Amino acid sequence: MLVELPEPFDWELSTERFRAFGPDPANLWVEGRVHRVFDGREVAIGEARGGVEIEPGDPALAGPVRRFLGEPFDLDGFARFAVSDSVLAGVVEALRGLRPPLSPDPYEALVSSITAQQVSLQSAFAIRARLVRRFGVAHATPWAFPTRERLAEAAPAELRELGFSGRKAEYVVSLAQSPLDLDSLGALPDDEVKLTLTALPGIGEWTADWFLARHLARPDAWPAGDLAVRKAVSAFYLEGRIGSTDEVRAFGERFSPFRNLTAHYLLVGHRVLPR
DNA sequence: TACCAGGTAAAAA
DNA sequence: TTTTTACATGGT
Repeated sequence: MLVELPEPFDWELSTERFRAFGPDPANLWVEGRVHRVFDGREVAIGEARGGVEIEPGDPALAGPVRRFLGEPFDLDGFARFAVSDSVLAGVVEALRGLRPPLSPDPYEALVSSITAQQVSLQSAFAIRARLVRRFGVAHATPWAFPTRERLAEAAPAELRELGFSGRKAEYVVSLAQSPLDLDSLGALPDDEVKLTLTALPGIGEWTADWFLARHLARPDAWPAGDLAVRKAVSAFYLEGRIGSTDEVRAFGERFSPFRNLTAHYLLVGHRVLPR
C-alpha cells in the first residue's frame, strides 16, 4: 500500500540514519526496507514514487508511518527560509528531500538519548541494540523497543552488563518507574517540556532538546550543547574552530524559526557532503 | 596508555 | 548565578 508523503522526500537520505551507525534492531534495515514495530504491529517500509510502500497495507498505519518519516516538517518553508543564507542554502539544495526521522515513542526517545550521552554514536547504537535484544520483544524481522513496564522492573545491574554506565542504568530504570505521563508532554510549549524533563534524574538540557527535536518535531528546537551540532555549525560557519555551547546557542538565533531542520541538515551535511 | 565520544550532577567560585 | 570538576564505559 502506498503511503503518500509531501514532496520533496528523498528515501535514501531520510533513512541514512538507520544505516550510518550500525544495525538498529528496532528500526531494522533489510534489503532496502526499514522494518519497525508500531504499537505491537510489525511493518516493512520501502521506497515508492510519491511516498513509501508499506506492508501490511493497513490504512491505520499510514499516520504513524508518515510521522516516523518526518512528515510534520515544513521543507518548503525551510527551503524558502534558507535562500537568505548562502551556506545553508547550499546544504539544503544538496540534501533536498531529507526529512529527519521521528522517534515514535517518548520513552524510547529518552532512553535512546540517555544511551548516547557522552559516548560515540557508534557505541550508543551498539549498546541500544543489546538493550533491545535483551528486554525488547522479538517480531518476525525487527524487535519492538523494550516497554517502559519491562524496564521499570529491570535491575540496573542488568543494564550495566549491556554497556550502560552505572549511573545511566539508574537513569533508564528510574525514568521507567517515574509517574510522569510522557505522552502528555506534547501538549506543553517547548520551555515547559524542557523544565519538566530536566527535573528528572539523568535528563539535562541536551536530552530535552533532542526530545523536542526528534520526538515532538518542534520546529525551533536547537540542541546547542550537542557536540556534533557544535562541530557541524563550526565547520560551516566558524572556520572550523569548535564553538562553545553558549556560542552555538547564540549563533542559532539566526536560524529561527527553523532551527530544528537547520540542525539536522548541518549534521547530515557535515557527515555526508564532500568538503 | 591516554584520550575522546551527539552530557549530567554536584561542588566550588 | 556561573564555572569547574568528577564521573563510567567502549573504541581507537
